[in-house]
Amino acid sequence: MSIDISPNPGRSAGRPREFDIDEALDKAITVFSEKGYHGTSISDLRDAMGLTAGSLYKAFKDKHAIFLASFDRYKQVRNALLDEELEKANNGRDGVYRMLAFYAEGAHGEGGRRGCLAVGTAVELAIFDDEAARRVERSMDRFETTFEALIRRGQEDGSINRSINPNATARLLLSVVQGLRVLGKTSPSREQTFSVVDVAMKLLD
Amino acid sequence: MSIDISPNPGRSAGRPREFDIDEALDKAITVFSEKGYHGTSISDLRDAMGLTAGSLYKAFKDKHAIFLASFDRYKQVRNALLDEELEKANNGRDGVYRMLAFYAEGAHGEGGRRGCLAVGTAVELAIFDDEAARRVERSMDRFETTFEALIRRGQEDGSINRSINPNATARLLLSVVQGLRVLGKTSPSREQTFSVVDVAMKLLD
DNA sequence: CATATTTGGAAACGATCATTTCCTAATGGG
DNA sequence: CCCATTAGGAAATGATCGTTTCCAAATATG
Repeated sequence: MSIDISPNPGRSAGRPREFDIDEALDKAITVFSEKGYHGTSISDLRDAMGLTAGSLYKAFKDKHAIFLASFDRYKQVRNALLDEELEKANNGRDGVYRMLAFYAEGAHGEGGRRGCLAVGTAVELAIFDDEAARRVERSMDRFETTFEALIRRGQEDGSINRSINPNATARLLLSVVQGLRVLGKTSPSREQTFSVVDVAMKLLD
Repeated sequence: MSIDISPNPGRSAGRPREFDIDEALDKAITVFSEKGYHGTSISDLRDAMGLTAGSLYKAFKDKHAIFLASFDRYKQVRNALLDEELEKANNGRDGVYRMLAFYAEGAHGEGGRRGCLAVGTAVELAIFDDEAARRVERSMDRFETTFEALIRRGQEDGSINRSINPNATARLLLSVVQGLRVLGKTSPSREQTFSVVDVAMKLLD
């Protein structure tokens, strides 16, 4: 008895795709972030991704699928960067600061004007698009949970006041961070953005 | 020498408009808030406002003009309600709380899911639409200035800690309030929303 | 080498978009 | 009382939307 092993693993029959899906999605992320879902046309995506409409529809079911794939890719990349940053944290308080600073860094200047795809999706699609709403909610939950864990860790290692409410404070920090993304659309200075972070840190004293 | 007084003041020649512009704009505000600018079609507006496309284009130059008029109307109504609420404030701290509570009230439940037109405009249009961006910026500035004035007032009347930075703290409260609007799109409970307000108030101690 | 399968890419599809046109209805001014 | 002016409303406009079709090119399999 023998088991078939395909000689070229992961590659199915037929002409191979000539572009990298993740690279293409990274371009789509920029367009969707800047113009939103309804503001982005297939022509926009075709131009930005350097593909023909035909190729797009070979790789994805429809525009909505391209969007969801872009969202997932965006979260995957951003979460990986955040995790990397949080590994450097010495204690709970330092972790909270690093997380706030990570978001503040993306919320000002060019990146701030481009916008956050999660915030954009929440605002534009969450009401009527259940699949988008579920993704937004999971993203927000993740942030809230991470903030709360860092606060608890800080309360244990002595870097954060033990009398504050971890969940309520985490939720406030989550609000701050989403708010910075809204304010970032009219591009405030780096200084202004980080002054908010500094004030927020006082909640941990 | 005599001065001509038109017998029917404010009414020019021609068939009179059969609908009230502000009432129509209030319907448009709901549609634009829920579906965004690009997600809203003239058909959507026609249906919601109870008008024909022809009448819409008699009253407004184009879709963009309808949107800007809706935005202006939205801000006018909301600002009037906020001013009314702030007149009840006993002191600076009470004023800050009333302002946070005013926004929190609109950010949860049905209104939260519908969304804030200013936040929606910031996220969807601020990059490429200068007229929209100017309006958003003015709206944010107004909120920040109001927060800052209330903080200074509280520092004078003794209800707010004199050592906090009024401008930086005002900007943080502005972030919180915009963030609540983003989180409100996935409709958190009234309790959750107000717990954020309570934590934010600790910054004034 | 032949066949099945998939992609690339241009062209075409019907639907819907924002906007205009055209006609009738209703008003104020001369 | 007529004329200029504006609104109401249905129908038509060209443009663009998202999507599909069709054919040639490129691969894996037998």
